[in-house]
Amino acid sequence: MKNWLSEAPTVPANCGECPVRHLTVCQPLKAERLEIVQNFKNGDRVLPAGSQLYQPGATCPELYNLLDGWVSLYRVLESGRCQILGFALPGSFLGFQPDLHGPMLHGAECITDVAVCVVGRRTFPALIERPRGLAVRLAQMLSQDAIYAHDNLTNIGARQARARVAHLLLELYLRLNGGEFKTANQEVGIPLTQIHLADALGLTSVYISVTLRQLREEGLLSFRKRRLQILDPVGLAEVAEYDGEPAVQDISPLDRRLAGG
Amino acid sequence: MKNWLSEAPTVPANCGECPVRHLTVCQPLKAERLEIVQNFKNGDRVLPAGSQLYQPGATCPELYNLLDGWVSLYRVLESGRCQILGFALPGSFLGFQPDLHGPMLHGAECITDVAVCVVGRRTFPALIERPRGLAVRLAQMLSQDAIYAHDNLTNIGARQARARVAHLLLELYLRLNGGEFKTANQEVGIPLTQIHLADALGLTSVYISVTLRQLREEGLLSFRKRRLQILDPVGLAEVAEYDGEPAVQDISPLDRRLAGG
DNA sequence: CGTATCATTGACGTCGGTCAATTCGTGTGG
DNA sequence: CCACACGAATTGACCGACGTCAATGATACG
Repeated sequence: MKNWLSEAPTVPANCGECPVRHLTVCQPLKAERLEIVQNFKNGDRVLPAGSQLYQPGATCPELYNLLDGWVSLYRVLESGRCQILGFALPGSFLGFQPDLHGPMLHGAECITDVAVCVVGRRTFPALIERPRGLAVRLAQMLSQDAIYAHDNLTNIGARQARARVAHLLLELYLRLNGGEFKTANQEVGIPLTQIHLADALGLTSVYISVTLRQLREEGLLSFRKRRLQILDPVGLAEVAEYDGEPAVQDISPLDRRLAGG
Repeated sequence: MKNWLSEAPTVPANCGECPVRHLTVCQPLKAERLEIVQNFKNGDRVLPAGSQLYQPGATCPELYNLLDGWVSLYRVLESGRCQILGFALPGSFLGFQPDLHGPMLHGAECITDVAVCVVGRRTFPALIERPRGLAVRLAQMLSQDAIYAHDNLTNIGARQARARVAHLLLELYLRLNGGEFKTANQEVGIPLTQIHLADALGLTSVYISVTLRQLREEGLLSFRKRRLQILDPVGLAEVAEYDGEPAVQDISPLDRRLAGG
């Protein structure tokens, strides 16, 4: 697993040059206050595809802003089965957990070559209390993480395989495009193998294969050679049981049971 | 669905009397600073079992500290299928999301009679920036929410039905007992129907029924009439593929694939 | 005592897993 | 430039876990 359709990731000279600042936890900081976090930084780091940012069960002395590349967050059961919890894209803040200095509850593996901005764990509490708005921004991002997890949970728990695959690819497409469809049939690069999809969706890679073939034969999407093409957005959203903005529920789960739905 | 083995929930006279203060978002506040949040409070509220704290897709003008009772967080697909995202216990902070004033991305239904402490959404940003440590505590709790979601995700995505049921009940038992086993065969009240379990685990209620019978016949646990009894903690943890503290992984998901595991 | 909900059980069907063989694609070394 | 190696993807045969449907029982509340 090598480079991802691009040269090696590069790192910014300083926080002012950070290419993903508006996506990161630093977002609320005005330019002149950036040097506060700059002083807390332990520099940047580049990791090759396939390497581990941190491992489940081990302690990790740092926290990371993902600057470039894709990272998978995962857990492994004793049975050997691997569950991918989600995919982190540039701007993600990685490694925070309630017990800040305890062993990591999940692992982080670089899917592509990756660049991260490093912050020491020991100094982090001092940093987070300093600039106004930083802690709230962190809360906002963690809340978004929980929502992504809820999306995945709903996807795995409540949808059939076809819908799961369709939904995940649609969601990734939208995340990469800022939530909108660009030109029709536009291709977008997604550096995942069918094994990644399987581990993320609670399926096997062979069933991913047949499902992708079905979706392709139905003219909904094409995902080959790590390039995704949405051929029929409307049809795909239907198959995916996608609810962009959930409609107001005038009927509760309890009532639905009572109604005999 | 009525009362939960106890009289109606009561609310504290003031924050100093709050029975779950050490579990809530207010935890870091010293007693003398509690009046800051007290002044932001919109009072308390009691809701009957079966009612909705807020509904998916609707706006909600408040945030809630859960003081007493059980709440289920859920989503509903157009297909009608309901996915329970998790169960909130006293101390949980409910309703926060990245778009603070946007429509709720999930619903919250009272499983039992419930008491909540209410905070207005409009005034919340001012509150959260005020007392030192409050925003960080919020981040900590949201991070814990993400971890619970990851637990459920792993449970649904990577375990068989038997293990899923065992794992969920074991986890609830431990949450209620502060993470430890008390006296052997102790009973604990869990106000969930088999339908709740099914919606939380991505299974059907009839399969929950047969699975519970199996687990009972194997002498692992008993869950009848909303009372759970752990009969064989060790055996149950085994069936549940439970990893309390995950072991350090000396082998990455990538390596495992390469090793042909 | 009547009714609504929850729980249980059995027969049957299917979605998705397992196993195994083959092909494809890409990077490596001669 | 070609041969090789190795992981990723594809395909088919078979099977089992779990869902669906339907009927019956057990509880609790009015």
